[in-house]
Amino acid sequence: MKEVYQPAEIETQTQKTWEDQQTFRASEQDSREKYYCLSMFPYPSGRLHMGHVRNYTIGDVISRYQRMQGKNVLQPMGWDAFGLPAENAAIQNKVAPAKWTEENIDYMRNQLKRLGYGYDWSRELATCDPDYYRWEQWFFTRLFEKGLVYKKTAVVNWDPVDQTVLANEQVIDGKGWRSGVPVERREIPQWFLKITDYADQLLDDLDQLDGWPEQVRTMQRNWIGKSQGVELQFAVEGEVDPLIVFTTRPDTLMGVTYLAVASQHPLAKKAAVDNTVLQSFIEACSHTKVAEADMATMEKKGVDTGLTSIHPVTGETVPVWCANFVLIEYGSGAVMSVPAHDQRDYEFAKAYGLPIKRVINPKPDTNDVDINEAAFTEKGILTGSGQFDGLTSEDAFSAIAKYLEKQGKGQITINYRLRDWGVSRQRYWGCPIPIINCDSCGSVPVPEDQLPVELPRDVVLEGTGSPIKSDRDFIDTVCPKCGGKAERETDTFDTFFESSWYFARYTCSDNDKAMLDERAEHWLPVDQYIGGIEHAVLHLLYARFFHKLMRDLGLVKGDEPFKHLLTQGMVNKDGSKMSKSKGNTVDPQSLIEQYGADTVRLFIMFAAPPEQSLEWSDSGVEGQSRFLKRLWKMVYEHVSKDKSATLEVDSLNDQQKALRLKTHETLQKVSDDIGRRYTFNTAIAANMELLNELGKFSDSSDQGQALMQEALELIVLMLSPIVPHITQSLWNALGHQGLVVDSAWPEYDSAALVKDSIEYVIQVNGKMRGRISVAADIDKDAIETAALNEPNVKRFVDGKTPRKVIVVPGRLVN
RNA sequence: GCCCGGGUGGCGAAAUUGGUAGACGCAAGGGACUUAAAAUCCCUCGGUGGCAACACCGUGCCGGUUCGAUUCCGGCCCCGGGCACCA
Repeated sequence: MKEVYQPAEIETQTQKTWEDQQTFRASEQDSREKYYCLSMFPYPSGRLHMGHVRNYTIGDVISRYQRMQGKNVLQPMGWDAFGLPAENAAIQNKVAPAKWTEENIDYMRNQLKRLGYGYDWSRELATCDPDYYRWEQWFFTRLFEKGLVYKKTAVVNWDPVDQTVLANEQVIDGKGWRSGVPVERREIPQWFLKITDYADQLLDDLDQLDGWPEQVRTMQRNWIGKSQGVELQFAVEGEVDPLIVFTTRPDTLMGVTYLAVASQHPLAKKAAVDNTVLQSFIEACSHTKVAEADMATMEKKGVDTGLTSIHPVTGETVPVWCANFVLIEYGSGAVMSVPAHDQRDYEFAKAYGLPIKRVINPKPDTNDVDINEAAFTEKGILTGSGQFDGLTSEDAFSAIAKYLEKQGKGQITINYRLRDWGVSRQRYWGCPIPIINCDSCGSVPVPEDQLPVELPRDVVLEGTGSPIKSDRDFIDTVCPKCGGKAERETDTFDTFFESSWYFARYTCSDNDKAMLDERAEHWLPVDQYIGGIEHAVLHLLYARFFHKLMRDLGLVKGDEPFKHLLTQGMVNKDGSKMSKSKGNTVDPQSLIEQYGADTVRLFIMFAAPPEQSLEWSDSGVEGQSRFLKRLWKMVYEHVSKDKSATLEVDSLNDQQKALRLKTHETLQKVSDDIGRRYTFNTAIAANMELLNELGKFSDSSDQGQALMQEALELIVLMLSPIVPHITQSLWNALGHQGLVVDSAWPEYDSAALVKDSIEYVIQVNGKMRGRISVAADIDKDAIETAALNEPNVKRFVDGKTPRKVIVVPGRLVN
């Protein structure tokens, strides 16, 4: 007897059917139009959290909807398996990262299966598998040969006690999280990818991405930060090399009253040799965290280096300061300061008694802008700038640039905020960088036939750095070029390296002869990519970059990897992002066990539209479970009546017509909500409304029952992408054989949507005063007359003649 | 600090192109059924006033555009995401 809805039972059964029939296995031989739907793969942290459930339910709903639209859908899943948490767990629990990771993957795979996601598991991949990372090692060696890779020193957080490099996350209030001692900035040699070579393409191709949220495109545009400015030279007294600075405001050049260099700038270091004040300032600067947010929010401090530079136009001397807010990583590590026209320079000048020289006025012949309290940062007319006086900022830009160019002291340049991508990590649990260091040949890429460079798996982590850095078996090797003794690189790749190309590898994850094959061309680009908004810049920019690199190596076609992007909002609890480190995660497992996968899926889709952040609350799940029980009951009550009349739409009475109108209005709305708007919450709400109507509909006539059958079938089809198990069961109960996933998405009957009368809202001065029902084919004047005759409207119009009457067809009269 | 979002009942939200603010659900209160409870079903549910019809107020705050603003514009406040080594 199927009186009671028992989710655990029907879900297991349905999932078994899918598995037996290989329902979600995607084939390249299929003649239907391909649709590649991808959700961002998880880091195997242990258990799924609500953010995963949200992400993967959205992806699964879209996949199933597209399948019902007749597409050949590929929806794969895998594991972003390298990363820091495995090392932390290893230290804490004395378990090797590989073992910990694999156990987590096994557990989480089962959770995903229990949630009923329609993945093609035959394509599953884990980035810590040598079969996966060997290809990125190979890819890196190709980039090396193309000259897109180089080595330079870069700053890291160094823990002097644990003798290890710390991630920004591991530095808390400037101290190492385990040792508790202040971190030091340390410069070490690292590998970089020339992403700046692709800056223009990455910027320009954003215009192609009309399937992306404008928000994300704006963020990427700002991140790349292309600006036109002037690069100019300030000669330094007693130095051969001039200081090079970049400015987007050359019009303010005559207002420069000092220069500022970063604390790690060679000039600062040199000046510090016989300057103890500067020495201790540089030493103090070396204890700040590397993160830009910390740099930008700390108190602006500086020390005079004692050096003087020469202004390239006036020839006046300008002092050179060392300041903590100048980033060595960005540009040349030196800036020119114009206190009168830049707020940060202004505050710094006020604090250290440096001169403030006004060179821009808002309008000609005025001097009235107040710079006693703040800098004047807008553009205007030059003053106090000698030969350039009277020019607008725009004209002065080119005039000054031209002047500098003539003198050989500067030129117009394009500058990017984007910096090259440092891919070296001094960590164990990552993909080994395939380089061999030879004393005579330098850095030599590992030849293809020696790949992969496998990461040793059975290691013990103590929290004092990567074990492979002292593993002679790993390190000692021979130089592929000269055959002499050489050492392997012991750094590993940034884990963003793995996640920058996995979307392509899913298409041919079984290929052990090549990184990608012709199947990539079949499936790419990804039609719909879904993931957290927190990835709006880094991951999504790196993946776009990799796609272009792969394209230029002939591995893929097309410029962009992701056609449509849906950035889901965060799942928050107690006001902030659910994360392990904050200890505010909600484990979906107990909810699945209590209510079943369908209820969990339904709730997470109902709670908020996908792009909005979602504040988690445990109550509310109950309501979704109630809805599914009511649906179950209504279907079984209906089929128990055992009437099977054919629907005759021309013979319906008014009440029956009204129900059919509601049914097809719902179908129209839900198709739009799921297919175009991606507002799954309102799609569910519309089905709830329809079910409420059905509950009130007690018409046991043949036609009444036929309408009931039609409505229930449509509800089952409409909800099937969201709650695929219960709808499979109810689809069969309603008399259909086979799988509901293979049904076509239904189309509404426009004849059912025709209304005889329309309700108009009547406003007086914008306030709602009444409503009238008029025949659908009535003209504007008649509506106006009817509106003015409505009793409450009459009262408010109060005998006066309306100044203006506005009729919005089908809606209202004002 | 900089870049990008968001702010609507007790709570999650809806209002799709400037046109009825609060659909749908949760919680709460009341009732039916029951020996009782659970489950289920029915009713009420933004605030103030009113027996009621209804009126006034109300979408973070201040101002503007408009016949009409949750929606558009200007200024502010608060919250969230990102800031290059968390993923």
